[in-house]
Amino acid sequence: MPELPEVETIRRYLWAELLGDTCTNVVIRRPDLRWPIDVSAVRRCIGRTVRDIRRRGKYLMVAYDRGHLIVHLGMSGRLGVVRRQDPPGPHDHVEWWFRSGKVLRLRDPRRFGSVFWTENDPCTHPRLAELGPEPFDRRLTGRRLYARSRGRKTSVKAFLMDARVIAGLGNIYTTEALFRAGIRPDRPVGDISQREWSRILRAIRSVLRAAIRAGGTSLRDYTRADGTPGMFQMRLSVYRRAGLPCIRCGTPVQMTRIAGRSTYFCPRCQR
DNA sequence: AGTGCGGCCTGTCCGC
DNA sequence: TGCGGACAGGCCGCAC
Repeated sequence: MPELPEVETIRRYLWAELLGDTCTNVVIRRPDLRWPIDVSAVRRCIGRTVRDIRRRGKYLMVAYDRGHLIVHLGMSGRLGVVRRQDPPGPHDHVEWWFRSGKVLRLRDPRRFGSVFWTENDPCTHPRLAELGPEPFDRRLTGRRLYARSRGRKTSVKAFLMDARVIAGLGNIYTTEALFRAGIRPDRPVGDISQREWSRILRAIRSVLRAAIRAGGTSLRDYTRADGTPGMFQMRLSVYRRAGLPCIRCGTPVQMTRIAGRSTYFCPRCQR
């Protein structure tokens, strides 16, 4: 579900809510997520104080005095701050209780999410170590993407959704960025010029910035951590708009399938 | 090595 | 109203 803007929205909310608070208990109702939760490791949060909340790609990292909690929300995961007396639902798998009385609750119907604990640098965790640069990393340039894609045959959409190339992009924002850039999602990456890569990178950054400002995209599962929906779904240009007129030229938006994912584009604006 | 696909899960929606 | 099938913000591991 959540891509970078949704995770970033949750990160900012949790930062405001939990910084300086001390974990008093961890309740794990179902450890069988995408990767089985190491219960005794994750319980080491207890007695420690939240010092920072960071994000890497789609991973959230809660930095305690010593040690980091790493959370990935998969497709359907949600993190919310609730009160202890709010009864848990059938998909509320993990809770972190805090001295303030607040409870951080992980809900994930499909259980594609994951929870880890590490006392090392969280970015060296095996699940994070191979991640590519953050989209806003200054070292990431059109020239780098151009160089990285030489000799490759895959589509530009599949390439951008590969987290080893850029971290944090999923189906919605890759689709939207390629519309903004005017590039067909099925273009082979090897054929894309350096100038076009610069355009694609600018489009990625502008769509992510706008989505973060809007608090993310709420289509079905996702809401912000306080339960309010994001607003970016109102500004989607092509995503899930098959058959509807392109907002720029009126041509019907087309739907296709790339790398197993629904992909939308305007056959006239995107070349 | 790069690429595509199946699978992991549950919920929802659509057509019959 | 019930039922089967397709689909859903992700990502891993396996074949070719």
